[in-house]
Amino acid sequence: MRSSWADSVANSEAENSVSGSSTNNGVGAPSRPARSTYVPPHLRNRPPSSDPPAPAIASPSPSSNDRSGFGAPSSGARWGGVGGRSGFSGGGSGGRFGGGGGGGGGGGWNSRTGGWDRGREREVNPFGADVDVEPEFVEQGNTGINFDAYEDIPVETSGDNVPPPVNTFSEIDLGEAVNLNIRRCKYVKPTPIQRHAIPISLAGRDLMACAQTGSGKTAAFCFPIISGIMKGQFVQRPRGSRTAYPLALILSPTRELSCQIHEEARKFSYQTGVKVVVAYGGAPINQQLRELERGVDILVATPGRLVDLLERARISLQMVRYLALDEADRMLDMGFEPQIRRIVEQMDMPPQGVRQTMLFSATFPKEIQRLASDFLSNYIFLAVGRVGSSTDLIVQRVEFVLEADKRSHLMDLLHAQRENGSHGKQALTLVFVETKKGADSLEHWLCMNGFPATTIHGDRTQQEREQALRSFKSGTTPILVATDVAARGLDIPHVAHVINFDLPNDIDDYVHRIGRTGRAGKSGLATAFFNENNSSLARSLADLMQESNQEVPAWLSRYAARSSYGGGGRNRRSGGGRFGGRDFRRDTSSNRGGAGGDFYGGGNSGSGYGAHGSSYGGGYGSSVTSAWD
DNA sequence: AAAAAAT
Repeated sequence: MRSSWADSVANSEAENSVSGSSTNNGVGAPSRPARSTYVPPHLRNRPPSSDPPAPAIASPSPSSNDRSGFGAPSSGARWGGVGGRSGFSGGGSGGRFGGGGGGGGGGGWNSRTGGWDRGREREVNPFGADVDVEPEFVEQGNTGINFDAYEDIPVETSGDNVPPPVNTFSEIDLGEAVNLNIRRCKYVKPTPIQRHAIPISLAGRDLMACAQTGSGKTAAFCFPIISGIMKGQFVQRPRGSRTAYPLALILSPTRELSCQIHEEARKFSYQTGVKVVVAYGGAPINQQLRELERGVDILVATPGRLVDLLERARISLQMVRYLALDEADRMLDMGFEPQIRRIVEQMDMPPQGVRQTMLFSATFPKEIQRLASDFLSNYIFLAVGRVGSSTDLIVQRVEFVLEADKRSHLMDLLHAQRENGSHGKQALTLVFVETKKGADSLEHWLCMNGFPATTIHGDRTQQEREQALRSFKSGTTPILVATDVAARGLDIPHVAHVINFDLPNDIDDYVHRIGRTGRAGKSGLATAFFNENNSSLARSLADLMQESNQEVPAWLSRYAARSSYGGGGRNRRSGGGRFGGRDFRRDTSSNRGGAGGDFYGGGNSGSGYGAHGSSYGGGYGSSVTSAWD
């Protein structure tokens, strides 16, 4: 039994929390009939008396399709095309779906919702469980959304014919059902990454995007995928086998992140007929197999489990039309790259140029960009200034703490924080350590000393990991000790303080870690314990802090100076400037070295600068969640 | 060197 002071806070919230995330375990999965045959998305949600499942739809006029036809040479079946933004609405074959067809918005199958809607009855409402979670936080939190902070976010794009950004969701034709979900999510205006990425994606272009998670990245790649699947027309997927044929694949580096993406994608696709399924390790595979058998349009997965499913032939990638890699730089680093290459290049996935590929990450080192370009075709590079990270929104402190003093120093911080916090409660504090063993050990020590803590790392069972996350989010254990498994992508609202108890060796990991606070335009605090063991990081850390207008302690500058002339540390962010990244194609030295400039098909010409998000700011009421979350 | 990701 952990200390009791937090119990009263947490009890009611914990309940909400638990039911809210029950779908992680598949417990709350939609209760469809177990043996329903697969119904392609364009035929779902139709009245039961309607036409029998149709044979392959041959798109009569693949309007403005800039991608080549896909397999099926004789039938004339092509991908519906991913042409201009309005290319499909009310398009040529709209009548096929019994929709209005005729005019601009809401053509095609968006308007077929009249009458009894079968899917509506069976689909669990993904919004229901989330309402009124953490009322205490909402109260204090929503006053602080700081959209003004994003007014001057710099945006850089490069590549051929970059589609112009949009300023509102209504400028984009995502379809009626998705628009409704956008409203349900209380998104009012697109975030900078969304303003730029969605038009690019709707135009069918490949994309490499640099933007912090928490900047609305998930929605940026989900909206176009969902919309494309709804509006697109697909060759009939093979039936009768137990193999599932997803149309879109979203890969992420951790199980929790896959869960999170799945939850979001379910909200965005609610009542669209587009089915999202998640598959990851550490959980019973049978449940996931059953889900897949019921049909899947968008598959969210971690690499290991996906490979397993591919080997069992329970999934085929041959119908994949959209590929998205979240935290792409992580997915392509040494540990993951072979697995990703196997999935993308050595299974049955359509090649680049045929499928549409989108890579997202908060950091994009040049060498990773070079690897990533293998997966892309004439892509657009998009960099949005570091949102919610390394900006003035996060106050970064570095303190010199010897290894032996770390625990007592941490204790001091936590004590001070508790006293200053509201009602003497501990603000949510995320403590990063280097090793799994260190995480367990520190958690135990904290608990022994009266600080309710839990831990998340790769040696814990998936159940334990998910429980830890819930208990942290709900405030039951307001201290979470974590390894890098929690460094990326996880959206944990209200984290007030990130403590780098052990600093990472890579500055990009530091950027990802501190990005767990200061989200959604709120301020946050990041404290790092630095000592001689971290001297290789000194220079890049000092540079980073300088870039983001943080106070750099004199002693750190001295370390930095020493390590720079000693050659310590990998100085990857030379020329980095304020951006999370820069298109390596612009860097002539990157292209010289034989590694081939051919993959981007001369796409280095056009460039669009500027495009400042000057239209953010006003209009957000206190109840607005906004697309930042 | 460590962490993550399949069993």
